[in-house]
Amino acid sequence: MTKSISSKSIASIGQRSTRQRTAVVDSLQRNEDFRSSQEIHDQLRHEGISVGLSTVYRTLQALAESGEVDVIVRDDGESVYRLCSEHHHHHLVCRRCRTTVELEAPSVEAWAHQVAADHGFTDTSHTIEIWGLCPACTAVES
Amino acid sequence: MTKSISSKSIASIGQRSTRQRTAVVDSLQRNEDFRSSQEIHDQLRHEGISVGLSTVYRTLQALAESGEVDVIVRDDGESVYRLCSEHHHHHLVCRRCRTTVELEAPSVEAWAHQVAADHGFTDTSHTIEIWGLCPACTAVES
DNA sequence: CTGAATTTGACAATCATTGTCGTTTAGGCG
DNA sequence: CGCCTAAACGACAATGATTGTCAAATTCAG
Repeated sequence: MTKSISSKSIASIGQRSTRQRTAVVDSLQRNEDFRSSQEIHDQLRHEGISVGLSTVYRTLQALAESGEVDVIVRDDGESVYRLCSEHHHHHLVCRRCRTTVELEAPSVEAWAHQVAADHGFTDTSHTIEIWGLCPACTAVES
Repeated sequence: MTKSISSKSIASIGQRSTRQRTAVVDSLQRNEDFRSSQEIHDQLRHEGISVGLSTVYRTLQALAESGEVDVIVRDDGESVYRLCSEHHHHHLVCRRCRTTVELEAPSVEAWAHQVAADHGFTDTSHTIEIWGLCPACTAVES
């Protein structure tokens, strides 16, 4: 199954399957949390897999555009990525350790569309992120 | 009243009231929509008011920290600011012309806190932004 | 008015991201 | 198989927002 997700992901972002794209997708699959392009690049380096930084950026952007991965723009402006399931959802993220919980909120989805429509807005989308300290980090904060 | 908001805002971000801080706050008051530091800097320049770019950044950050202004990090990572009313709220923003509607959503607020609490998260906050095309821009998009 | 502490601003530095462009590679075809 | 060509790569430069630095200017209490 791992392999199938991999190939599906790669297939959706271009016509060719390359060593580099495979490596990036594999890296994403091994991580549950959000990672930046640079972090993924570093991880691959440490594993002895040489992939250009530009390529990591391009691959992640392509994956994001095709909807294969989630993107969150952090407060500091850095974009972080993570493989996601197919359905639309949001996140509860620990601002300290990055632990992430995927949330579904049909009622909030509906609210967002409704509010936008009420104001005459079209072609709407939304971003909803909840930040906090996860149980573990709450304990650590002495 | 305008003046009182001004002085209150300035008072809350440091001990001294300066020409530069006043200019930045005035600029914010004259705009309904979100502006980046650079845009505000440009606006002041065109009005013949000379304020260093660093100062604009510092002032806006201070205002944001003290809660006097709203900050949104756009998709491209640029931070944009706008004076906000006292209560917590969210935004419906036109992704083309930046027209902004302030939203209140007590039920969504409650949902966010509840969900976070359900997962054991503490010290929670959230960002909710709805993007779309406002009526005017919907019409323009030929 | 005066002096110390705050604030400013010109400029350099940082850092994520994007652009460039010559080189490499995937993969269809003969 | 090799060949060929478009797709993809990657080293590097360039961009652009933001942050750091530090001497000079300013604020304001006394």
